[in-house]
Amino acid sequence: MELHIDDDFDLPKIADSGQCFRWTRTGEHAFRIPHGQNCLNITRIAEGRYQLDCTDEEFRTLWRPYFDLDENYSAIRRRIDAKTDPFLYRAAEAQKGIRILRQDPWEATVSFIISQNRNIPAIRRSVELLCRAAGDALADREGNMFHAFPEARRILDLPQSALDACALGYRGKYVRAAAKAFCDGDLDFRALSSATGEEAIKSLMGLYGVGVKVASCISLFGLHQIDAFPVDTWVRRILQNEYPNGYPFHLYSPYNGIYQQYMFAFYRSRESGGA
DNA sequence: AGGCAGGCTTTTA
DNA sequence: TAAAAGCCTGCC
Repeated sequence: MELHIDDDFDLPKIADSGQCFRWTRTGEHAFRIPHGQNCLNITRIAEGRYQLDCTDEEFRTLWRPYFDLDENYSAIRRRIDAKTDPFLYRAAEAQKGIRILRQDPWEATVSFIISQNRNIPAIRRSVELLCRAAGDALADREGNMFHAFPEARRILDLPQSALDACALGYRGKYVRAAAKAFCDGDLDFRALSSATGEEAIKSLMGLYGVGVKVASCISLFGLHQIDAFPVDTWVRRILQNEYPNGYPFHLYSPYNGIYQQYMFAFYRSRESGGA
């Protein structure tokens, strides 16, 4: 099907934003995006025009929510005042097009447990290895194989040697503990999504190997708590360098998480991208 | 109780 | 070699 999108929507920026670790680039304006048991091939064919290899029905039920297309990101972005917060304004202009995906909460949980103390290429590699080790091998509409993100049960059933082969290091035991918590019903995303942001983070921190940073990422990217504000090594630097007198969270509620993404991606692209 | 130092696996630049 | 979308443990 073909699709028009007027709102902020930039596939390469989303792919590089550090919120998802399994997109693969298949062309200059094309990506392969696994989600649940499905895998979308999407190509930008012109400004604001996209070709998707899915039915209208699948788009409505699966991909429109996944891309959070019912939220108006340009309106949220325009709430930033260039005079009172020039840094955030610049970051948002530079990273315009990022959206907060509505990813599967279980996948987000495992992915961000794996993310701790590692850079993004290393995270991608481990997640992909885990999917190959324990995820179902499926085919997309074009007949290309991909691996679904593994259910908790499948991760629990992995022999230790197979889990070790995913290069998780000391995080392997955290992933196994999360899988056990999920299977035992101690990790209940339905309950978490009806909790307040603070409650959700506190509850997630009960998981072995999950501190405030990873819990915030799970809330933001897995539970779509868009006010959650993960503070990692990059954001810590931003707060120190750009906001020595404090960051005005109150001004930006309930969109703190979206603005965090603009700043995070902006800083990271400046330092590592060399621009 | 709450804060802090040290350790942890492996990859990346 | 240092740093990477950190957290746990032990010590004070």
